[in-house]
Amino acid sequence: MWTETVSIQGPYNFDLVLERLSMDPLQAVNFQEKTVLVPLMIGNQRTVLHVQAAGSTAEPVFHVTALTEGEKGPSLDKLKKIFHWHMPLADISEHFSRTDLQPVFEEHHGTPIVLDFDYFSCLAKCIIHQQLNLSFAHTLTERFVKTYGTNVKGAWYYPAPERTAALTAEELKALQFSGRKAEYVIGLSKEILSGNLDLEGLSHKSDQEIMDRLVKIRGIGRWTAENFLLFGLGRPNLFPKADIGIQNALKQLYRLPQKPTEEEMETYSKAWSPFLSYASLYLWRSIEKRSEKK
DNA sequence: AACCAGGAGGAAT
DNA sequence: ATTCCTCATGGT
Repeated sequence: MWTETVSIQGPYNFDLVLERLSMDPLQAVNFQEKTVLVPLMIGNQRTVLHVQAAGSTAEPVFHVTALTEGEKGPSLDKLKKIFHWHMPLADISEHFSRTDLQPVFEEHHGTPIVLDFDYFSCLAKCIIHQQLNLSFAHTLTERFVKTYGTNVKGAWYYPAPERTAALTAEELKALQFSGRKAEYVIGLSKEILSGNLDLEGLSHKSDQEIMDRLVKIRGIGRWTAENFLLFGLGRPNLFPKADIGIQNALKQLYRLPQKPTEEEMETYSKAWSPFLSYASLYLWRSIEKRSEKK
């Protein structure tokens, strides 16, 4: 067990991170204490970290405490990647300050990309969320994880591929998965378990190579592969054109009579490269209803 | 009460 | 190579 204090370059608004995480019922968020539990797999060791924000958006400080055994160095490295503590948002805001997205970046000042905690979990969640409204999507992943996953010190781990590969489609359909979604998740698990798909190995390759590989898996299309690159790996330049949320956000931003065509999206997005992932993130935020407006 | 959801695969053209 | 249909179910 260990503890560590991490100071990073601002701006970075952890309240907004917690607000977003709390939309997922599986996240252990405490607004009063400004904390969240982060379940990590370090080697073969389940390591749960307690992360508490101190300081301010301008000068962020975090207190990190391990609630389980687990090596400090590798745990902190992974945590920094997940919360993008290494990525100065000031530079990103500067890049967007002369674009159409400037007002959106101003409104959501200090919003970082936050990764999913695990590669397989990211893909499984994404498959389950395909074509569902977010509230029902969260209900489904909640059932899935609380039924087949593991709780350690209050933090939920998604079931490992070993566990889900052994499930039958009927078992998942009982949780109200569609038959296909059940097959997709089980099939993906089997690919990983067999060694045919190595997500850790893939993680070092180029966006294009990863895309090409993932799209071959049944149940993973372009949108899901892009989501993995963005929220699994934290790649900076993804713009999921097939995403309904992005389309609706652009429609609202430019007051279009209907959702933009792929060509229009291509045109708008040119000025935002090579940080399209941030453009996507802030566009998503721009159409989310906040619990309270200030 | 239709219609749409942070899609994808498979069949029919 | 493109459309078109289906999938489960909750929200609006």
